[in-house]
Amino acid sequence: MRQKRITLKDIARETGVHVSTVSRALDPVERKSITEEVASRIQAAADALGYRPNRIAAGLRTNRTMTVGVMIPDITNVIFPPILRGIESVLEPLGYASIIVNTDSERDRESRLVDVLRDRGVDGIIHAAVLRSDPSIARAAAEGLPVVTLNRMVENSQIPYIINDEDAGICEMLRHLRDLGHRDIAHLAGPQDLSTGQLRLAAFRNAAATLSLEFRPDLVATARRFDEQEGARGIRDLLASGRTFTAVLCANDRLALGAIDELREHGIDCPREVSVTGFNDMPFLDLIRPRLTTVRILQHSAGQTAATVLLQLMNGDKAEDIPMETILPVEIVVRESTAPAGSLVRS
Amino acid sequence: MRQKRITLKDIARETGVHVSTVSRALDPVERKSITEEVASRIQAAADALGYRPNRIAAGLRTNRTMTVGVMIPDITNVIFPPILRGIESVLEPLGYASIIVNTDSERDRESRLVDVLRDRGVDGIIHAAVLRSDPSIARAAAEGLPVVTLNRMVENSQIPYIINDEDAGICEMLRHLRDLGHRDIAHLAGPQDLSTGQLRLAAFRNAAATLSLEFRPDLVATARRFDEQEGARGIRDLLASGRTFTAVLCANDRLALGAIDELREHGIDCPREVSVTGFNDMPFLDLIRPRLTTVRILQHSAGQTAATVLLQLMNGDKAEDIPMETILPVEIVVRESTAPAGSLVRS
DNA sequence: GTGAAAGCGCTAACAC
DNA sequence: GTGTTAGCGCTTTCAC
Repeated sequence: MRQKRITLKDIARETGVHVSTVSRALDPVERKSITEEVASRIQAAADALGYRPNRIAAGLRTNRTMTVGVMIPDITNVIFPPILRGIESVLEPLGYASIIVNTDSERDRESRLVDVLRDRGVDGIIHAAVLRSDPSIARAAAEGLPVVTLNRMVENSQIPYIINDEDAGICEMLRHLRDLGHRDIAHLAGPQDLSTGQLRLAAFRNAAATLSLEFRPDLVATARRFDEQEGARGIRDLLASGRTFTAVLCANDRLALGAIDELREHGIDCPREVSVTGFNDMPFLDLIRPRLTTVRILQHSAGQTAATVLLQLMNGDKAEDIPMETILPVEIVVRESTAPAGSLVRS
Repeated sequence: MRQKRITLKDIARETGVHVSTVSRALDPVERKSITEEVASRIQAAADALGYRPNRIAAGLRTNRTMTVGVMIPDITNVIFPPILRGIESVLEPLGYASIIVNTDSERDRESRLVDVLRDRGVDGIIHAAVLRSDPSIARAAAEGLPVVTLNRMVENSQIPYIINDEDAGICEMLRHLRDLGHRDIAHLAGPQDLSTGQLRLAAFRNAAATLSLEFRPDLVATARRFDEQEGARGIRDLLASGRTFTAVLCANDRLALGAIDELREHGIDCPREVSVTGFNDMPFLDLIRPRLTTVRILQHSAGQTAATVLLQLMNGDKAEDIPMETILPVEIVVRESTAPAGSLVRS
């Protein structure tokens, strides 16, 4: 019952011309090389028969599938869907579809998935993973496959990357806390095998120097995952250490949320006693009390930008026209989880 | 610089056999028809050269692309990512990749996207949209393309569908409210052009009958979108009508969240004065106070089930082996937003 | 058990 | 301006 598709051959038979003529008539650029009358007759027949081009066949011939691969750690992480919509918003109108794969931040899975995408002949890959280094994607790029990375860069490679200005985000946030009078500021760092975790810790250290604040390694707790449980654990560790602090700058929102919860468990009020800040500005944040002060990143734009650069690569634009580095601005969003420094936690 | 791929021909040249022999040696089922020695020599050469099959070419020949299409309304809606992971969890190990498209619940976009998927030769489509009817997907199915729908059924079609037992969810929730002593129970209904909105309203009406509660049309407010703003507006309308109620059963979590917020604006405490319930049990719900009592649906399982049924269809299983209807169980999750009925709101 | 040959649907040289 | 031809990389029928 699987109905057979209408092919160029069917239209050729119907209109009495050769397949190649049909092919040309239906190709917007080649169409001008065909008598208008014939072209429109062909077009009419195609419409009447309900012709749909077989992109598989075209792809085999042209080596362009009009498909791109998008690699992300995990689609259930709320920061990625907006990025995907951003990518789609530029690629889809141009006729591209995307194959999205989840790496779960596992190295071997990641390189397997690169192969999966290449086997399917994707015209390019947008790689929004968070692993710090990744040979397979670099190899693909070196072999000539258009690749751009999002959120991180691959060292020693010619792969264009789009990142958020995390340094600025962390620095502005630290400045915000300093301006509120905080001096003993803890940092709840993310996993150090993820680029975001590592970058933000480095940014925190640099920002402290910039702002003439003392960097206190003993006030840094490192999470093993970017989730609420680890945020809570970080606070517990900090509290258990007996150190004193009036603010906690967290490497992402979920750590911050866990931190606030754990502080509450210990009878410590945020923001009255301890200020807490996040990073990412994930959805639904304004429904959670206290509303979190955080760093907003431009997820949708990041996706759009990545797609735009990938297009340039796929179009074979001149190397000098392709931006190797794009740093997107971030902004801090001050809500309710930060307040002027009050009495120190514990004595 | 785009490196040329290794093809069967290269391996054939390398090993001194014919391409068709190489093809057979590399095909797990055909391999047995080849002398083991030759087969392993070919395998070795393939590995050495780093051969990767070109699925585009194979697809053109076999009419199977090992790619499925997945249509959802909007990936940024948190209920969909888990469904996608569920789908992926069964399809990916079998070598399938998926092309995900967002319909934005627009009819014309939806039918265009069906074509986009078919042009790419997907082997099947999982359609998790929420529009009530949709001719294009029905047509595709009628023409023999394997299709299954998630969350809704297409009337008068032979398309297998997977739905959640929403009737039971609404009924259990209403029972929960009744058991807490509530009698004047409002319903914040979802958009009536979406199947979930319509189904849940019908379920509410039926459940009222089942539980011997009066169904009060004047206590039903209908949202235009499934979001917090509309939840708030629904409550405003209900309050403005001067009607009295002690509980609000909402058609989804976001409406419920907006409702609770708006009640608070009016100085009405949830759950002390009015109980509010949601539907979906979306992520992060346990971070929002009061923690919402809601209906949990099995998103991951729904995806897995849809993928499994699609596989049966794609494998050409006998019709009687393919479940036309799968109703997944739901469970109510009682948290903090419901409490015994107290004094009525307003007098 | 292996080779030869055809062909999936399309595009792109080249011919006329 | 249109037809002819070849071929993308693979699978599969048919020989031997």
